[in-house]
Amino acid sequence: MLVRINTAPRMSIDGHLAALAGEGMCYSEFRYRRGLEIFGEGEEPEYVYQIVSGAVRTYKLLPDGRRQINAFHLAGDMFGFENEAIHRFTAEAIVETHAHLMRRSSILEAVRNGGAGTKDLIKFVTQNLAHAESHMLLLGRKTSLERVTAFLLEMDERLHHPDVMILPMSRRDIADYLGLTLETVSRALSILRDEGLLRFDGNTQRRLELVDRDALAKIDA
Amino acid sequence: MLVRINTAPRMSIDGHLAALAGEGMCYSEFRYRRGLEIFGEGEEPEYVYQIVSGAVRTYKLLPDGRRQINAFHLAGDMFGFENEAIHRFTAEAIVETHAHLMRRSSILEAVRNGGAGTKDLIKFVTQNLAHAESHMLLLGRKTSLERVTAFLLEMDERLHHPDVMILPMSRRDIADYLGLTLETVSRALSILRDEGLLRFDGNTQRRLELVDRDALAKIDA
DNA sequence: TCCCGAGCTTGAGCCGGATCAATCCCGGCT
DNA sequence: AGCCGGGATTGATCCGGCTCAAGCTCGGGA
Repeated sequence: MLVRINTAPRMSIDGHLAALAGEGMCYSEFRYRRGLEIFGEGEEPEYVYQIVSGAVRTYKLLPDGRRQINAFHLAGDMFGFENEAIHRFTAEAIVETHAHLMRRSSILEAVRNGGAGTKDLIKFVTQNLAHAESHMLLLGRKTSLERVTAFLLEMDERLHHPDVMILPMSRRDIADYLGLTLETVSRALSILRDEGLLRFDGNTQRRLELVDRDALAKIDA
Repeated sequence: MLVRINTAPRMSIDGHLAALAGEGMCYSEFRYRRGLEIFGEGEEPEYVYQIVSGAVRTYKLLPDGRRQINAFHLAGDMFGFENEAIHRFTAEAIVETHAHLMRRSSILEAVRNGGAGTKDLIKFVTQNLAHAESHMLLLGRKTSLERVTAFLLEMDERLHHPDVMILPMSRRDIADYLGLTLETVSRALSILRDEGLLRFDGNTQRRLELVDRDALAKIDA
């Protein structure tokens, strides 16, 4: 399952994990192959993760298989922190992913000792909450076109407005994030393309270029 | 706007606010009339609130008026904490509500000083996040009947399984919480009543009795 | 006591997104 | 170069929840 590519603990030099537990804390680096489960809903949390490269989806399932993806995590993002003794969702690598791992117990202890990283931890959880709240607005009240547009703008922002956006996730992943079906996502993208707001870039359908960000922002109510 | 009913600072004896900032912290008690806005989305956060009695809805609006209620807050619940310098949503009293207020700056300072309440603050934000995550699953993937059932079971639990549940919120509020219309909520309740899983209690439509909680739990996928 | 208005229920018809079903496209393999 | 398979697009039809509309219920006030 896990592919350990660096067993020797290393010092954290920058990034959130370092901020959380302070310098001098150590972590390991792991690699997860495309599609691999990183942890499962209900499992006992052992680590907190920061992505070095790759992409991760976190999701919940209903008993009959319906899936809701909470969030996508990209390079630099942290995920997997749990306050209670249980993972509230499953995490999977969307593509080959490298991540730094730090023991959850270290984080909790740092908080207990009034460590400097406490503020960062609160900030981290609060940002997740803010994201979840705006996603509830999307899921409860936006149309399919608004949802897909919002998704594109979110990814555009998180990828720092690249000329060509390379999406690591499939149409099905996008659909399960937006509370739609993959066909509806595909249709919405086609509409935006036909309206000239975006271009499918060349060969593959996961590379696309936002041509008119202002117009997209207007669609996203 | 605010109706101050107790200007003299009082000591906190129990509850979350006390835990947050430690004993010796003071707070005021305010009363909000039915329908009154407690704070608005985008405003600068000044207080953190704990409900003594009553009920509060927190929500976001789209420009055209579509509304998504994030959460209902009942007696004993805390709400309104912000890490950043802005309120992410609006809060309104659903019915006449009494609340304890504590200055946000006190909380932040307590965290800065490594106060004992820090752990409670993290727990508070994390619980909100957990609620938001399961609500995303509801909004993204559940049917109308499942949503209404989940709502009833949530309220039943939070009101400690009363014989007769008295809902403070309207059908429209429930609908805006569940991402439905008020008609659909009403129809779902009628179905559950016709199936014998709940009873409308006598005179008013906001009093209801859950007759078969197990059957309801089965419906909520 | 009666009336009024807000909230709720119920009905009829419609529509946006789901479902079912072909292709199509591209990457990877031989 | 040709083949194969998974992902994406597009089309046709369906249906769950929305919209529009009428009528009911209950609480409050004159």
